Amino acid sequence: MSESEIRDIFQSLALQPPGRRALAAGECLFRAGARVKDVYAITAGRLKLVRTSLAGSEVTLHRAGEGETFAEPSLFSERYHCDAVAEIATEVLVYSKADIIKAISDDPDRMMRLLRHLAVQVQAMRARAEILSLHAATDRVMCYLNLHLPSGADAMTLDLPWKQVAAEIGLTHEALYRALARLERDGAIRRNGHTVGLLKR
Amino acid sequence: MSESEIRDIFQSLALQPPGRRALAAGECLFRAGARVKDVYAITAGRLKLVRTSLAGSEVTLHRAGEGETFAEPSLFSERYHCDAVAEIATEVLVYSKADIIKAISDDPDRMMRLLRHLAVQVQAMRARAEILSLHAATDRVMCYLNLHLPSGADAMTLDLPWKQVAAEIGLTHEALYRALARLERDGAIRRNGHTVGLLKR
DNA sequence: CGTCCGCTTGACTCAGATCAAACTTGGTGG
DNA sequence: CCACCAAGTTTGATCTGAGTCAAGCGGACG
Repeated sequence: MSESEIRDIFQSLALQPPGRRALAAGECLFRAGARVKDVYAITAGRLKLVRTSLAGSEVTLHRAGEGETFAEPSLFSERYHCDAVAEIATEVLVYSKADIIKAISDDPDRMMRLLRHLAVQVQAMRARAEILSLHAATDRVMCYLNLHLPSGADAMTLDLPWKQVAAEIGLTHEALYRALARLERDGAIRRNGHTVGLLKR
Repeated sequence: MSESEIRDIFQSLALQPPGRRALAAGECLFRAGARVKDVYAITAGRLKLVRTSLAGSEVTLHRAGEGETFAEPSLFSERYHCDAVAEIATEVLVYSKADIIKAISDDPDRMMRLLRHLAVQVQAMRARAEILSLHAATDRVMCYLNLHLPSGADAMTLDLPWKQVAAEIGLTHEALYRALARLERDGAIRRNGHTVGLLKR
């Protein structure tokens, strides 16, 4: 499903015109524990869902960019479970949760699309859990690359910096760079900047 | 949402009477890569979704028991992404994917319940990803316990053996037992069999 | 031109994986 | 009722690999 198709789930609803909100880089859209009143569609920029442990360490659980909806799984929650933070300057459309629920109730087609969207997210999180369950750094990297490689292709260009990839697969960036170096030395991958090719499958 | 309520999403549909299938412990319901034709409701026993790496190591991505539906996120997929294996002797009702989709299209109420169900699963997987992203064994255990503790309570009884918990949070069982021992020694938890109490929050 | 940030490599430490072994428990069948 | 077996639980010894701290390189951007 394309991103614009997703956004469409919200945008084309006959609602009160949604509010808008602009966030500076690093600004917080909502905090864990706050009541869920709204859900969002991102028109520009990039948001992330993070959970901050008591000790202060941050885990990014989800990232979404322009054209994507945000916080849909919270539609049925009383309170947000994570903090939402803008990675860069970001603009969102603000939809009232109650309006959205009412609107999709009336439109099976849109509801079905939201259903499919959530199903995909469940599978995406399962894929990530699989990666995170592996113990060796090289295994995590290979698993990540295999899961993100377009089927049939044997090479791809990542759209995020390796440092972010490291965080996503639960490694320090040093460990990731070393794993990449080892894999390349062993002839498992070939790499040039953000472009990687898998050699032996 | 109660388990029986979930099952109800499928069961109370006016469909051709669903098929049945019985599986012995360890038997496979479907394999990754197979075409998705059916989804299931468990009437007895317990199923797990596992992914097996090339090296042979297994990761359990989901477990479901009596009264729960199974493989719903695959409703919109062409092929299964995981293997489904019975942990113990299990019986399932077999619903044709096409029938289910058609049936929920006609019933906004049931569709909404499925929506809510998937939203909960996304959040559950996020919680697991959070745990798996932590580096220290004791942190993972504390995070797991906090997330599974009924709100307000300060103690709980686990319904699965610690060994399974270890797998779920990405530790060997030895590492888990040692982490538990350390936490108990440090006065963070108290434990008696499968019952645990959190002392300091 | 200078600063920031992603990238890369080195040295050291230590927590968790691994292998091994014993004990406890529950259930089965003789 | 007891012998036996399987599985979960617990503890020990060893070793590897990822975290951590540190330092240097290069490109992007103001």
